[in-house]
Amino acid sequence: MTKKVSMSEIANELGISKVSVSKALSDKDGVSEELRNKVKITAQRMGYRINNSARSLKTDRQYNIGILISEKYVGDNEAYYFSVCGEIIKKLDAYGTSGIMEIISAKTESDLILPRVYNEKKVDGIIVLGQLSSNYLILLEKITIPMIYFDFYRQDSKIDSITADNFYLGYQLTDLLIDRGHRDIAFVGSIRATSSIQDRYLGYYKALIENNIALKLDYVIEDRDDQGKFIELEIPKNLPTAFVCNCDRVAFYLINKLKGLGVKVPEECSVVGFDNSLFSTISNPTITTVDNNVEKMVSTAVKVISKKINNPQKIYDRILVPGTIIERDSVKNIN
Amino acid sequence: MTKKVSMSEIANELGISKVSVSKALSDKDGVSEELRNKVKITAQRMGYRINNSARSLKTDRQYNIGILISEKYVGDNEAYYFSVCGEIIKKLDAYGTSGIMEIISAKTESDLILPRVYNEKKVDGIIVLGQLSSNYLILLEKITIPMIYFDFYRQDSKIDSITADNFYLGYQLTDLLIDRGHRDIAFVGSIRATSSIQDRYLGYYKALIENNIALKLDYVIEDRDDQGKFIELEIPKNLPTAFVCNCDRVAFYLINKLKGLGVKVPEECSVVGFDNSLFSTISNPTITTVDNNVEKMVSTAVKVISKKINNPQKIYDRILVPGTIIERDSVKNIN
DNA sequence: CTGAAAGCGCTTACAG
DNA sequence: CTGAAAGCGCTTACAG
Repeated sequence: MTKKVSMSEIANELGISKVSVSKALSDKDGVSEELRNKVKITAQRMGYRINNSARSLKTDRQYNIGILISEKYVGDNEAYYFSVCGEIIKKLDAYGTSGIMEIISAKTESDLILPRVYNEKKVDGIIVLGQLSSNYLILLEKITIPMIYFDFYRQDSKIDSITADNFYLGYQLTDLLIDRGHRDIAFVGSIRATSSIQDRYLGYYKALIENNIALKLDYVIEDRDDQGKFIELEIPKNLPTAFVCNCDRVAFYLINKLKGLGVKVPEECSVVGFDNSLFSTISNPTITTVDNNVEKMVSTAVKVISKKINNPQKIYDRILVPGTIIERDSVKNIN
Repeated sequence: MTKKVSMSEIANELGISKVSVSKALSDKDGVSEELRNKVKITAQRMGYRINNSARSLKTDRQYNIGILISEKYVGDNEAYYFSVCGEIIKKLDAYGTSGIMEIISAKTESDLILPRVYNEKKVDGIIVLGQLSSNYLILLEKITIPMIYFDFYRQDSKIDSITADNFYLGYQLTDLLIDRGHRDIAFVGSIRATSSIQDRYLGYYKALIENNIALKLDYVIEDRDDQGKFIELEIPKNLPTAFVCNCDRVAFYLINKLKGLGVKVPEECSVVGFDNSLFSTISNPTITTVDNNVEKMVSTAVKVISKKINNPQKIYDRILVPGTIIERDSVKNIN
């Protein structure tokens, strides 16, 4: 156990060449099944572990994927990207691949420093988890290894992306409120902050247009500042009968704020959110929201990135994963 | 940009040997400062990226740390380990090291399968984030690379660990309640689930003993099942005047449960938690809790693991990081 | 200060 | 089916 064991040692032990050992262990053709088994058993017994570096040096494949994520999403007290990250890593395992997480700090982002996983050739491809600044993305797009965006996309960019079908979901969710008799509907979310918020907003707007409801600009409420930090919500003078929030967390805050103002939810005011996160279930009332189908998004992302590694030319464009509306207790039918 | 560039290409470009290039780029002795600068500038211009695999093969160092975490902590909707993970990765960066996250699934854990990062020699050391089953830990402890436990420890184990000073913090927090006049104090938490809960409980018990308060077994309330899933809390028939909860999340659930039963917090019943997590601030009332000083815990962990990589013999034992009590609005003085 | 040579542990193309 | 040889891109000990 303590002395090192490489393919050579196994070869010596069995009186064969290390070429045969290599073929046997990696399930390649060129060895009899009998020898293959013998090699595998011996490797096991001797406590052999393959040396990924040696393999990589030869094959020019690292068997690692980089997962890039802004520090603001990590310090956000939100578990959403954590579960995404976990799912990605679990799915990668089926491809014999590990996930190297790299945190992009505000400084790295503004100083335009490429990630270590790229600079040191540690990964075969990169998944960018959550939106980064345009400038940084433009830098990243010069990278020479496969890369995909997860949960956002960038206009003017040829990088493939996987997102929820935010536009259509925003439309459906707003339509649900209109169905329930609401016509004074506000949208909560900073529409320039991320592509998701913007698209959810535009879906909301589409539903208004289709139902001949005028867009009111004071019904579009900012929820975060330039750094992505949540800010105090400005409730419109004339209270809408319903709010479409861009995420459950803000829906949760809004409900508590309304309660504080003496407004009963959903009796006097309905609220819907997005993401089907913890916030939608710990809220009182529980929140009608959208399940983004993270599992499907992740499995798509992992499939795409591994295909791109094998065939970097292939283009997948913007992949939209459909979600599902989950109805809970925060919407009142006022028909 | 498109054709590959290794140290040889840089050497050719400058008419020097690749040995000098290597020394220059890795800041080793043996080249003049003038040549070093010239090499660095040329490398930059040619878009050189070091090949970590080649370096690793030679130095037997991967410049990667494995971060092991159970899938149950990832799917838990809790951001605590996410922020820990993020902190670890940020701190590792200062050591020129990346973090490879590996999710230990329930199946991997019960089938006793060693992590890929170990089996494929991808890492120089391992940080285990959060408690795993004893059987799995016993397996892991046979590993031949440095390893530390974060946020828990195992009895009978020689693996170094970094934890909050849970015992003492449990004692202090309970003592605070006693100071405020409480004597009927319950503890909420499954005391066999993790070493943290157990130690917090024992600290609670110590405070009772020192103040001549009898331990009541129906005042020790389970909060999770064998899989770590939260269960319905059983409130004692005779309502205590205060509850010490093993974490903010359970404190949050408890407060909502008490409210549902018509019990006012803190007027009729005080509640304290642990972790200073999101739950302690979104609760109404906000929760008096303990800040575990994650930043200090992480910087200690990263320091220890890198020292162990350079000197595997060195023993650090159980390192306890002191925390701080944060007083908010969930405790009433009933003196 | 500079560089030629050896070698880390694999995989692959080729020959037998 | 089996194996000898070459080589991936670095670093290190050594010689000049």
